[in-house]
Amino acid sequence: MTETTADQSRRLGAKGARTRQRILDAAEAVFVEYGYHDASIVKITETAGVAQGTFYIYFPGKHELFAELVDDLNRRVRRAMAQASDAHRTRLAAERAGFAAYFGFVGEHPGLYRIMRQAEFVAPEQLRRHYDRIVSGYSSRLAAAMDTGEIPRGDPELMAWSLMGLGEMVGMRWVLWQQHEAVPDTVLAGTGEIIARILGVPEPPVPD
Amino acid sequence: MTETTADQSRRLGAKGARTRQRILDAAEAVFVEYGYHDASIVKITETAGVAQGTFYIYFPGKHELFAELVDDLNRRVRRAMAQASDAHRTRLAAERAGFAAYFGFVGEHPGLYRIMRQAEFVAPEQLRRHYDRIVSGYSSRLAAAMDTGEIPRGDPELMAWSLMGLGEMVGMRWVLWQQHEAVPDTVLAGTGEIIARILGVPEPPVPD
Amino acid sequence: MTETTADQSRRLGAKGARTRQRILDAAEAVFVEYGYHDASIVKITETAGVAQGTFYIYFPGKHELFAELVDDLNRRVRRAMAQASDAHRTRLAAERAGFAAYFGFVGEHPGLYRIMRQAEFVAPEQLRRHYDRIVSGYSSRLAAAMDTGEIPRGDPELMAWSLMGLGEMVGMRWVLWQQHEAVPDTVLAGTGEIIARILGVPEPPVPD
Amino acid sequence: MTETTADQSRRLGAKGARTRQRILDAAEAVFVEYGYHDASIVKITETAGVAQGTFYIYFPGKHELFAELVDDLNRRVRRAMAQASDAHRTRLAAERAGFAAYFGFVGEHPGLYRIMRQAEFVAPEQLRRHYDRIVSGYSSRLAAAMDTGEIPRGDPELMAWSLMGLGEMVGMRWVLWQQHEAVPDTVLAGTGEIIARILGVPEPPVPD
DNA sequence: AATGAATGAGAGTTCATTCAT
DNA sequence: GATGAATGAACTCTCATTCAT
Repeated sequence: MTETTADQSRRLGAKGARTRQRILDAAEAVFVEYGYHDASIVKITETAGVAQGTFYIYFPGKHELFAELVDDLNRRVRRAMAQASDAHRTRLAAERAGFAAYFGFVGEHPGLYRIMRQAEFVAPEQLRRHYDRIVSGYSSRLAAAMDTGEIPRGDPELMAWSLMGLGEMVGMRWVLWQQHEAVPDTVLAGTGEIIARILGVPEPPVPD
Repeated sequence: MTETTADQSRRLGAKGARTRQRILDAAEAVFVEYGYHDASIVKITETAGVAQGTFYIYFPGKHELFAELVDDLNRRVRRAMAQASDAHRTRLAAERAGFAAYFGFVGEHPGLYRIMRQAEFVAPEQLRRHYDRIVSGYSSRLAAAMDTGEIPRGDPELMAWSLMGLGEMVGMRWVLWQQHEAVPDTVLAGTGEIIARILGVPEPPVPD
Repeated sequence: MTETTADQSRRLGAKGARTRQRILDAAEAVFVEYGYHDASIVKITETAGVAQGTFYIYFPGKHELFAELVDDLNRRVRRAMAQASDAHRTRLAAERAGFAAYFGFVGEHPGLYRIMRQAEFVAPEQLRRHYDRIVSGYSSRLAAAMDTGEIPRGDPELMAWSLMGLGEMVGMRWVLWQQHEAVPDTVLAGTGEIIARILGVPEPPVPD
Repeated sequence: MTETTADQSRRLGAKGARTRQRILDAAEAVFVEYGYHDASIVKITETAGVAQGTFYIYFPGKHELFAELVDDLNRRVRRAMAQASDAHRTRLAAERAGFAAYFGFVGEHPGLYRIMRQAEFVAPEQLRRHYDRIVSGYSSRLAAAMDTGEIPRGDPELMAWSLMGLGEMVGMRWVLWQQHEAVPDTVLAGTGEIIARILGVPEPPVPD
């Protein structure tokens, strides 16, 4: 399931691929629970059920493993959002559905935040890419919607960053801190209203 | 530069107070440059120009020092925002001024972000307090403005979190990543527009 | 030389077991020479010829190592005494032989004392167990001899503690302080006489 | 009350003498509670209510302070025993009274043991002197009693060490470990019986 | 393909001692 | 006579990484 961008020069047999995946899964769990620095290789390999040495067969080091995980999570979150918003006709409805999917994903993988917030010092490049990718998705969709006149003119990039800030904060506040599985419905509704305002279509929320 | 009001059980003489401050300033710089974990006591004390042992005269440990710094930064950023927004009559103008002050502060102390983002794992309680305090400020001001009818009804808390998300993302994107001293004027103007939308007063921006 | 029966949760391969033993032997020597506190892990690992980190593969910490050593020494001294006294028919003869063996052991391992005397503050529980075990051996043998009428009635536990005190002091005085390999024969004879008195069989000493 | 053998070159005024004594008293308490190594100068000076620097006005260092305390305790215990045994006519009665006084002293100052047992590595010379002095007291009294025929011949020195071993073990077992204030009466009686046996006058115990 | 053993640099922290005031 | 501040060497322990098998 987890694909790797980094060159995986070494082609793996079936058993090797399985081992690698076990380590990757273990790493996600351990990073989420302990944070990058307190997540030791011992903890990861123990969780994965392999010997310490085995780790270095599949990964050049702790840092590269982390970077791979960040990219991984980014891919998964974007896929979840894209799938959710695809089915909708209006921009507003699509973005709202994307947000809902995002909050759902966050509820299922609260580690997303916890890993991303670490990345500032550990893998800044990956972090930046993470934000850039999400924003550029928003941004181009918004620009297109402006071109068709569906939403009024504005700075699509700035709006995109705003939307992402909104998503992060609401997710942190109502999912991560509240240990909820997803953002409560009332909050979700309120979020939809604010999204509408940001997009410049502040009609009373109407379902798709 | 860093002022500390936090309880300093041990009363210090003039010399001691100066040394403590030197350590605090050094610590901020080192945490900002290296992040919590790679900011060693050696680096901090060397930067401060004192011996390692001296550190432990003034702080119980690395973690407590960090927590104090987080609270400290929070206090400073809120003070800067409050001063800037005090002078304005409309809510919108005040919030815009607050944001401008915030971005200015971030430009002067880009370390603010870098330290806060660490706090998730290092001092989660302080981090939460940091956000809570800022949000509760926004929130009560917005509620008051709704009561007077200055801005339309809405969920003030959710709006507050959105505003903070906006601020964080824009600050990160245009100050931290661009190494700018402040958010460019065009972005500032665009931000003002989005703030207006969120507050529900999307008139074309007019200066105070 | 040092054998360990204590629970070694981690099962070791042959190489690991050898390394562990090397550390244990080195530790005994270093504790004996420097005492618990001045016996640093550096000194121990250097003596053992391994890296510092290796120590922590085999022992959770300095203190646990020390505790294991104390139990170890206790086991060895009791074994030596038991073997020596087994062959004798009368209680008096057996105890005398046990003492002789004890003094012999002390002569071969003068560190015994030096380690035990530390234990008061470092591992009080182990120390107490050490004394309790030795005393309970004495005690039950004396009680049995009273039952058969071989020695007159008396408080066997109190007699046991007295015997142990006698042994410790004589060992300290004539072996440890004199750097002798064993208690001189004249002292040994005198000790035998006092043991006889304590047991209540003050006949002139006769070999078995 | 505490006299010092070490040269006190610096003659002290009344205030200085009082401060010195305060430190000495604090040190005893702290050494007893924490043991030599964990008894830090900070703890001692804090207990004494003086600044750290003050300590070094009165003592050259931690080690010398400890050595002085050892000699001090030795003097006090011998004085207590001497006073108690002075009034008695027979050797046996006197020694029994001495033991009782010893156990009483130990009950009042359980730190005696705890400090002495440390001394093996910290101040071995003082420790040896401690034992030598006590033993030589016993020894000469026993020799005198042999000369007058009050007790049968035997090796007085060896008997003296035996007696001391008895005292240490019984004191450790029934006072220190039991947290009693003194050895229980039954044990005291039993001890008297064993003393009688060691002295070679094993008549049924008769009060003085 | 995998393992267990070993490494050693570096971490945070303590504390006896010194010294200027 | 006393203090508070400062020192720095030494300590125990952790952990990413390497390597022989």
